[in-house]
Amino acid sequence: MTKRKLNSTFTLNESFLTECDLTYAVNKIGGRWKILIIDKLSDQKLRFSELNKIFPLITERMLTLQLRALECDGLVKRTVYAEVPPRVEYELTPMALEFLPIFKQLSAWGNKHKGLTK
Amino acid sequence: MTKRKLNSTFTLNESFLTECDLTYAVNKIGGRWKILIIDKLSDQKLRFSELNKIFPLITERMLTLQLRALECDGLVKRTVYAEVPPRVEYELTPMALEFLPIFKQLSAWGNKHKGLTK
DNA sequence: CGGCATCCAGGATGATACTG
DNA sequence: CAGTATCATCCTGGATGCCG
Repeated sequence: MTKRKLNSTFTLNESFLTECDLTYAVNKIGGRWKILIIDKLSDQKLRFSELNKIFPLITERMLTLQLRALECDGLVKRTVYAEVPPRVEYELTPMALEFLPIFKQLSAWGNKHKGLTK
Repeated sequence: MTKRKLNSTFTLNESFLTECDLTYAVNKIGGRWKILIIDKLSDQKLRFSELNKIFPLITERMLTLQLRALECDGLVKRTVYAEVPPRVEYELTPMALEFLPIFKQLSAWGNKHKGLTK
């Protein structure tokens, strides 16, 4: 986690920030595409190219990065098949599945209040 | 919303992304400090300087920006009192209050899985 | 097919100084 | 007190090209 100098004499660890479970959780899904990816994986395994096809606007690089981040955060499981041509499948982990109900509520909340702001 | 050129011949509006209620919701609270601010405002009104004192690491500028964003998104209500010295109080809107339960679940989820990843 | 490496633009964030 | 203005910096994400 980043630190920040105070008065040039000492640094204050920002752990009190990361200790916030919410910040922690939101950061995990804060990427621009992560939520979309999780949503698509919620009921099926998908290959890299399939995801890329579903989201034509995401670049391969970003898809890679976001998938890696999700994998690193334990939300997505990556399975590589030693075949030719290579095949890689992505699926949600139990941790991510637990998140889906919250996901739904968030979605409902977003839907309810969408467009109410100027 | 940003657009992106496709084949240099036309642009595809990314509305299909913003149509995702989840993305919409997460973007609202995606700021670095927004969640902390909402959390602190969940049970009390607070003045600008009080918030600034609670989060010593946030700069006045960022606090202003995040509060403005929250206000713009209809999550925070800003009340200015015509006094000397000036006084401004911030409080959550009903929309934000509706969000608190989800907030709690997210927090619990984050807490449960915190530290499980490498 | 499923990436990674490199370069780069723009937005987010920070430091600092000033004001109604 | 509660900001605003300005400049500097960092980081995210995009474009493009190469590789096992």
